Amino acid sequence: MSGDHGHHDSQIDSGSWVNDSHKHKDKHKDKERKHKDHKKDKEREKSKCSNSEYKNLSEKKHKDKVKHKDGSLERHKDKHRDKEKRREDKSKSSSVDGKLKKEKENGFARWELSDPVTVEPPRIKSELDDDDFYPSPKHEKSLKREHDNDDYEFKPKKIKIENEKKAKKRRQEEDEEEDIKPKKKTRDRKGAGEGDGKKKAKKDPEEKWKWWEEERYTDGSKWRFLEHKGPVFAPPYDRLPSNVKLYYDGKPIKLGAQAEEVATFFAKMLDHEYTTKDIFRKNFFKDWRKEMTSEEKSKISDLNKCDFTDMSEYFKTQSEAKKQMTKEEKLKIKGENERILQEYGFCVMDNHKERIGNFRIEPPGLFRGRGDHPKMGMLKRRVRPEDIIINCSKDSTHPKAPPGTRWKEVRHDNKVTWLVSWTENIQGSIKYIMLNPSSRIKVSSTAPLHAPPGTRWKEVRHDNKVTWLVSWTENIQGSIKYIMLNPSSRIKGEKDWQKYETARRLKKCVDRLRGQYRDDWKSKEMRIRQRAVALYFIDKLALRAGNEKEEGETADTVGCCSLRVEHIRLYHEIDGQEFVVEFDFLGKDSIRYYNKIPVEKRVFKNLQLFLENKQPEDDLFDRLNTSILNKHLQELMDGLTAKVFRTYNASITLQQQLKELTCPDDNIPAKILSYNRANRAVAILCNHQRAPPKTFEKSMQNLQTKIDAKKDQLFEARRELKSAKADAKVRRDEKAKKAVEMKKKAVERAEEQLMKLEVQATDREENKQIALGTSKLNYLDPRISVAWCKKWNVAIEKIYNKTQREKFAWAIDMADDDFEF
DNA sequence: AGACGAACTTAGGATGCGACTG
DNA sequence: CAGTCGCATCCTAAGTTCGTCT
Repeated sequence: MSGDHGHHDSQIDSGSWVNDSHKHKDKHKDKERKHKDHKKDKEREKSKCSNSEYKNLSEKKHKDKVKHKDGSLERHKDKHRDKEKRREDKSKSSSVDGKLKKEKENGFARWELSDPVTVEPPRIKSELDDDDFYPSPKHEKSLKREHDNDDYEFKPKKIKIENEKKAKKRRQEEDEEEDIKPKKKTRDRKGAGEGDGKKKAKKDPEEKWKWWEEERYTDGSKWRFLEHKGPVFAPPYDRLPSNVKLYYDGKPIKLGAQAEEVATFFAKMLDHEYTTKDIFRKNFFKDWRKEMTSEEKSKISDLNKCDFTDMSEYFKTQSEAKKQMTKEEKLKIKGENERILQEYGFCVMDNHKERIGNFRIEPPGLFRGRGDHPKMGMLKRRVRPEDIIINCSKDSTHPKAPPGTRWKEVRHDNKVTWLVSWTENIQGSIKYIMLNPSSRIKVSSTAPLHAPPGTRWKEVRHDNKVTWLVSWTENIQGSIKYIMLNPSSRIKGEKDWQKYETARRLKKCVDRLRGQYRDDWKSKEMRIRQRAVALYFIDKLALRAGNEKEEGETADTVGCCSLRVEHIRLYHEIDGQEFVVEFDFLGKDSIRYYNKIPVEKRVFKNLQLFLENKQPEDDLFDRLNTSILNKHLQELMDGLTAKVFRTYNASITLQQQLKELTCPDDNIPAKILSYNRANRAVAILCNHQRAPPKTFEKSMQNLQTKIDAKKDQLFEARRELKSAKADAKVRRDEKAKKAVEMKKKAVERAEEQLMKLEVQATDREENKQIALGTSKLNYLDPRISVAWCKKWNVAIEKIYNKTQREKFAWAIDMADDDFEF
């Protein structure tokens, strides 16, 4: 049986693929099974140190990275739709009524304004009735997509005490779900003295907020309070100096501001091979002409006669000059950036200041799609305030300073409770406006949010069912772009955690599902067979779902459900293997997927059937699409979709590979190499490739030089040790003994350093065309890595850099060394 | 049931920047 | 102290999924 499974070793180990009798879709039953199911994983402790397993993985699946082959099929270019028109004016969506209030505030008292000072009141939420606001339990029940446990309920602090019992129950269940693991020590450890870790105020402002110890919203809302400063716009266009010109047919032309700006976009890309491509040039020229005055238009009719080199040179000089700037100048720019970050880079969401992910609006420029993109070269328009939709809570509107005046300062300090302060002139003491102690509401920071002078937003809405702060519609594809929070934020973290919990639930029923789709290979119905074979590919090869795409609008790429006949080849026998399928197609980002794998006979026969009477450009799975597939998966397990398989298989493979590759006796660098190899196995599975770094060869050489030098040094050190020993034999005094010790240490040090370098070289070589980052960031349950680090005493910093540690703070805090995915 | 739109995750490449080196 | 190198961060395109509308 195991021979059938190509490179995907993890699956062999994590359970049989053979049918088991569980066919029912009842999730309650599922729960009962929970305990038994994954104990078996435990016993596979081995001290086997060979890397053969890893090698298997990487060798069997060799791929090339080739972006977009040419000659894509014309049939994909007929439909053209006017999307933009339809999208226009859809934005009048209902705003969620915002009798908003705060809760979950880690113990801050809820206050109300103490006296109605005549100063324009800052946004303080008025009295509200909680009953309206918090969803009733029934309501909550009906919501899906919560974290994995069924009756998770959010309750505001205030009524929390009454619900303590429920919460306890919930927690118990959570732990049960995680079964084999002992109670979460981490939580207890940290929570000690904090009484559930929830009620106490954050006395120490440095202490990081542990959102994962709090309860989640279950009413579908994403936040109660949201305030931010809006986006940072791209700097306005700066005209070229008058001596820098475009040359047309050898003659200089001074362009108007609009056409000039677009011309500079092209000039800046002149060195890029993009600008030599026909489609790029055609698209660019068409859009450029739209920006020209009629006079310019009549003069400039052939892009080939345009000479941008003068402009291009100018920009090169500019960037050179920028590099040559003095330290002070650079420091000044850095300071300014920091100021902007502090002002716009954070928002307040539910009483916590959180980092925003991308607070800058994308600047205008020429669109560069990936692969053979039909729209490459088109002008990406400048985004104006009138294009922007702001999302925030109703009660977050800013206090504007009276006309013609401004506040001394607007501060965003959510560590203090005052709203307004000033220094009085008698004692020079600071006066405050604060909240009324009886208030149940606490107000967070104030932030003026207005469109730049003379402009206005397209819309301001208050929708707490979504997580974005700012959105606009982009003009190339007509799609919506968003400003959202940073991965370290609660809102992203919770979702991430939930994703892995869903994958862990899949782990528990994956055997049943595999059994089912194997059965379905025999189905009388074509659509069922197709579904089952597609699912098999998604599971075994970690393919993406593969939605249909609008033809001619984007590069021609496919995923599982959208595979075409031309993307696979069948071999009855090849390279001594039977029933081999060869995949060759462009996937997401036009990254080539190439793989040759043996499949089971039944799959092979099915594929032959699917191919009958079809043209190369026909769909392989003509009775299937992602919607059908996902609907089916949803019936098999709550929350299951095609992409959960990728997450599951990635994470289980990491766990598996770590077990196999980690040698207890290895030193730290060798352990890290093992980790990277396990990570690499996943990256190979998920087909995460990268272009070999331009400096790869050189950097390998440098490393080799270092290794050689270290070898010499070691040789020398050994020689010295020898002579010191000899010397000690003769002299037999303390000093000589000490010298021997010293030399011994030196040898050891050199040995270790050499080893480290060699390991580094191996690692880098193996990593030439493989990108580890994507899987690490998006597919591998961080708790697996954290547990591994704890188990083998490897510092977490060796595995995750600062940003990653921020993103995975939840996992680092909660996972113990015995965590099992 | 299929088209469409919105929201959110996943992705590789470009750019920035700090540490190291010569 | 300039130049190099490698990693971190930024950027934004390209996916998936889900809900709504027809």
